[in-house]
Amino acid sequence: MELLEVIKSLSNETRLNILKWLKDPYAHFPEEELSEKTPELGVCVSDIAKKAGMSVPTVSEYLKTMSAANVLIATRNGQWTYYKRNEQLIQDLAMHIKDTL
Amino acid sequence: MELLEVIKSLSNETRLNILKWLKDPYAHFPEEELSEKTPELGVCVSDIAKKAGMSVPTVSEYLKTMSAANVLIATRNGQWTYYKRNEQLIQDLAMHIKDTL
DNA sequence: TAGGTATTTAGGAAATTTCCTAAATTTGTA
DNA sequence: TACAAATTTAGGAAATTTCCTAAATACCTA
Repeated sequence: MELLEVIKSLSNETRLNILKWLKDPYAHFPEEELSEKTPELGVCVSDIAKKAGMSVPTVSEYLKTMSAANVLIATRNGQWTYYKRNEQLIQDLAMHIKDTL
Repeated sequence: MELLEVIKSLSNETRLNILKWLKDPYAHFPEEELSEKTPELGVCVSDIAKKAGMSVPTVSEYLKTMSAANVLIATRNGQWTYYKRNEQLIQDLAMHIKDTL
């Protein structure tokens, strides 16, 4: 885990919010945007952009940054790219801060 | 704990290094800069600046940022300001990432 | 009080980040 | 093939961050 890269990817209010929203998509996105595949795949770029109140390209770049840091996992499915949290990395981060940092 | 403020205070390579160095001053600073009060007070600004290879004002500002976020604890002692880690906040951060983020 | 050391504050140039619009690309479907 | 929808890439203006030097302030000691 590249600690500085991970921290930088979370050092922006919108990106941090995205991570929180994705913890429980059912609580943060409209029903009609979710499906039975949401837990497996996550939420698509345009739905996240709408929730964030920002342009799609901006949010697309944010999500790419977070994926590059391994904080999120991207899955391309047809014309959509879905993003979900990388729970393993988030636990690794917590552990690293607790024991090593 | 202001999560975003804490994360921002750590989102710079030098600031993150300072936090690591202060975890074990005896391993990272020259003996002659340390005393029996080091565990209690921490390390002074100019010694940290020397270790970082940066100007004193820059490091002074970094330390202030980290104190404002409660990541470090400052103690003024005569003409020196000593900085040490806030271990409690660091543990709170780890716990928060693990359970809440 | 005067001078020396440590730190902080002020001001600013350069680099990076933020977040947009326009254009290009990818994929599905008629 | 052609068009539509989702996303990504490109380009850039504005804001923020980085990190410096110079100046001001704080504190100690003679």
